[in-house]
Amino acid sequence: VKKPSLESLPSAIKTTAELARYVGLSRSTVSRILNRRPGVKQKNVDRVMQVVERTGFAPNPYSRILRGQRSASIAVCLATFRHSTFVRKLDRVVQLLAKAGYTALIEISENIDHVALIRRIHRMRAEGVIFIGQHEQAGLVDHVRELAAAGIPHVFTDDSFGAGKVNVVTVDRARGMELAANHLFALGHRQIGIMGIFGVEPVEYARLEGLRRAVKARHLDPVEILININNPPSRESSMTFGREIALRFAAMTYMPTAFVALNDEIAFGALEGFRMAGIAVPAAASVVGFDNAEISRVALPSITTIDQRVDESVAAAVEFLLEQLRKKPVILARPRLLTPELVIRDSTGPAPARR
Amino acid sequence: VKKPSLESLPSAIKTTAELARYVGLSRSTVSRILNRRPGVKQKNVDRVMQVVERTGFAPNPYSRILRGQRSASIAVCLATFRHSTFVRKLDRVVQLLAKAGYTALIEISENIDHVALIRRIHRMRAEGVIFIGQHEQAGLVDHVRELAAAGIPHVFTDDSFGAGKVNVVTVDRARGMELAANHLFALGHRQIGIMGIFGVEPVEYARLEGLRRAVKARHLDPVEILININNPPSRESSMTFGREIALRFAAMTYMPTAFVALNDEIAFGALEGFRMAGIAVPAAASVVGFDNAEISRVALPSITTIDQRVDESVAAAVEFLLEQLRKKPVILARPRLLTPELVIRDSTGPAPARR
DNA sequence: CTGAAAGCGCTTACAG
DNA sequence: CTGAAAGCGCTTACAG
Repeated sequence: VKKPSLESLPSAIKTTAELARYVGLSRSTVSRILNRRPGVKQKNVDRVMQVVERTGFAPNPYSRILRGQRSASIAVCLATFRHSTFVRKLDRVVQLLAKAGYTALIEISENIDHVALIRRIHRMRAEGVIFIGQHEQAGLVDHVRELAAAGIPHVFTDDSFGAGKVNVVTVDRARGMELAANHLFALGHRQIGIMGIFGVEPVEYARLEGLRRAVKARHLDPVEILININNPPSRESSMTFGREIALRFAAMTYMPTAFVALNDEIAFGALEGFRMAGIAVPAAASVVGFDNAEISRVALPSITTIDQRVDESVAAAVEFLLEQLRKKPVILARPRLLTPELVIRDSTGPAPARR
Repeated sequence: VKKPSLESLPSAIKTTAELARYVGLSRSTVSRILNRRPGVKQKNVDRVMQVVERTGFAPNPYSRILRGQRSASIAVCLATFRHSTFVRKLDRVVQLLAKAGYTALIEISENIDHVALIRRIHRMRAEGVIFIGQHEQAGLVDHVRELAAAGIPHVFTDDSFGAGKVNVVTVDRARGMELAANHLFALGHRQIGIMGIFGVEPVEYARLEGLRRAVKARHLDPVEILININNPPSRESSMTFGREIALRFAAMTYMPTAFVALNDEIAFGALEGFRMAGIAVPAAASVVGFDNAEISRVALPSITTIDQRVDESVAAAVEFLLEQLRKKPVILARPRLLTPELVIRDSTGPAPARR
């Protein structure tokens, strides 16, 4: 036997028709009140809202949307769950969208090709799309532009080779690497060893570009200053990868005295590797990480790193999307970039005296 | 100007009515074909399916659901994104549900109280619910039982104090701790220091229970054998927490020679702490972690740990839910538990000679 | 300021 | 085996 109480879950009142009957009004008027349309007697508004409050009634979203209302949902396309920074961004995005009254439809692009993704966006009547992580499928850029032309705005929260043709709001990774390189040059280092940044993906490409820019600004030749490793070890684990790379650098005749790593985990592994090789950090080698992850704070020595300002860049991206939603889709001619922050800790120090 | 091509995104055919007109059949028949109902001429089935294939047409999900069809969606209630094991489970759950033809409606319970959650489940016509992580809100258990009574099955993928009243399919954490304790006892250790397991949450409670069981099985008194720390340090970071705990143990007059940690990050921090205190691992102290996370493999020394068999336990939980969906909701009188696996590595060794 | 009616895109009895 | 009609729960012109 079901309780007839209005407080029951689900609400005893299941449709606007029932609600209308309960308050003695027509469905039309109840609908107006529920949708905050003007021109309804305040007395009736109060009466209905009070019942809604008490019962937790909400109109069936499927019929609302079917009748042409906004779906109030945004597709959030995540490249993968297996990257903690992406997940952190996703967390923020979901919260910010909820605060703005939108539901996130989370899609994992690992599991779905982008044609299916775009179709799903149309089908679910998503009002906008947010991309998190690296999405470099051929043809995606064009389809995202068609989406915009059809009134569905988007934003990428990470670097994309499509920048200029699609909207990118992210951290200025190139600038981050400039900051890192300038810090190391100021400490007297002459060469920078690169750990795990190959430039295949857009986020990495931007980082290499920034390093080159810093080098050229000093009228030096990137080829001589930036040292990458020829035959990188396999990358099943960031930490062992970093450890292995450090060992390879340690085996070189003339090892650079400073290093920048793809991320803090690799930097941490490098710290271990240098310790195994008897190379003191930062006395004999300086290491800069990326992300300002927990490990960079708690490692011994703590790791100098670049803070991506994830919360701010995500907030900027979401705000950019919401603004398009209020007005109409736009295409940014260039990425909108936030300046990252260099966090100086104990893994970087003055270059050792030259051999 | 829109392309009239059938291959366009979204499909040029937008409704079953258009599809029906295009193939020269009634909406009824097209609907039957789309829903794979029997008793339609094969010729017509082929014709329609071919157009569907070519255009990517799919019926409007909102009208389908409104008309009383299954929503083909499952609410996945995640406690938080800030715990990597939960995220890993979420990843698997989403994939397994997709393979079974269900869409995951991801809810973050940090952001929503459970009354709102239950209402959302009803409103969205979710056909079932999966809980990931710790959900100990008062009243939740009763509401989940009401859901089951209303035909909406559920499963918790982590220990819950509601076990026996709600369905729990998870790893046997108590058994895991028995395995760890037996391993340490077999190595000659007499006391076990506990790092970060306080029994406040169900997952921790189960772990303490397992330790006590292992101790009692040897006719010993848990109070004398299991050593917890009185005034635990603050836990902003698992690694520094583990480091600090190790230092506190190291400062004791009679320190246990073996330790079990809440997770691998804490165990790793403990390794650092012991190194700082000049205590060799495993010669002077053995440490067991939990999770078989990447860090346990790559730490130096590598960390003996308990593998939760996340993939298998999640698969069992999802399968259990799907089975209920095929039949009807049930309530398990006791948790369904998978046996975890002890992974012996280099952080555990024979107890040192007694002082 | 309010209500009766039409219609969103589907599925499902019902009739043939 | 197929089609015309009704109806899911809502919102929105339209009429008053």
